[in-house]
Amino acid sequence: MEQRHAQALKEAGMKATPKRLAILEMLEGESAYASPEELWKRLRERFERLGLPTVYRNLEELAASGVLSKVIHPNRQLYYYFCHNREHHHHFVCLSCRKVEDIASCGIEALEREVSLRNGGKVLSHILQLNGLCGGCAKSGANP
Amino acid sequence: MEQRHAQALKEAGMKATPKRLAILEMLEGESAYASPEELWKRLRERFERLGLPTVYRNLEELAASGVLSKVIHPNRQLYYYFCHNREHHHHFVCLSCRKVEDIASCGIEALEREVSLRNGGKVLSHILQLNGLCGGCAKSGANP
DNA sequence: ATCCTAAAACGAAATGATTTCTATTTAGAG
DNA sequence: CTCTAAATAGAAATCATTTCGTTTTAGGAT
Repeated sequence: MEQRHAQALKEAGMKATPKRLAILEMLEGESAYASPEELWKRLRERFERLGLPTVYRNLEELAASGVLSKVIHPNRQLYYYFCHNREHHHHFVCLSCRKVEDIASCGIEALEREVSLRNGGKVLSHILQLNGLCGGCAKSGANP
Repeated sequence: MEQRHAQALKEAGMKATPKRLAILEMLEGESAYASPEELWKRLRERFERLGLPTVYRNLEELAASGVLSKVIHPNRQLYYYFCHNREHHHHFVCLSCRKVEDIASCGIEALEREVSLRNGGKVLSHILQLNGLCGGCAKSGANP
């Protein structure tokens, strides 16, 4: 798996540094999104020296290159998630336990084309995310 | 129109203060989203004393009560927009000139039901926003 | 294997949008 | 007109995120 991540980094034009690999490895094992600071705290157990800015920078670069995906959280802080699904799709994120579930892409591409055509504009990106409580959290009466 | 806004505020359980009315009035005349600070600067021309925190607080409350809508911007700052369309719908926002165009709601409600049913989870809110360049900006070669 | 260079990481410090806090003012119900 | 809860002022704090100058490192070239 080290190998696979190194490969993914290479394809993204990024050096396969131990810290990047560790970030990917850590996030890959999660079904929940994580904040830069949380990851930093956990990663420091494995690295003598690891700066928080490094974690921020790497997460951002990894998201920009599509290896990670970003969660748009109501509290406006940054969260990242390792997405196994390589197809284009969207997410349902639990605001309580942070679990992320994939959602098959709805007809948003058609919508983009329509908007582009209507006035000659250009759609550069879109956000489609469902926020809520996952089955477990809803059942246990957890709060967002 | 003062009257209409006062009415809307009353329905939202909020006092119709001059500053709130001025915020609504100012945003209603725009087809673009605005930041709290921009609004503050413009509103100060009409009010001797007006704190920036007041603008932040009011915008947030107005968005929470559905009178205004919020723009999710890639730079993660807060922007607000007066939405004339009372039906549920979504937005296409221009990252250059900040114009906002309405998008007829796609089948997202059905998607929500599906997600809720699938695992017993509960969808509390969703984000669907298209980002890009409007016709004018795309034509003039403007950048996001 | 060693060198070399651009990329990556360090870590302290800065940033700046947003929020908090306490005192003062005000809208609007009674 | 009074009264009270809600709204505002204004200064100060917050704190997640970014910047900066320096040091280290990955990985292609030699």
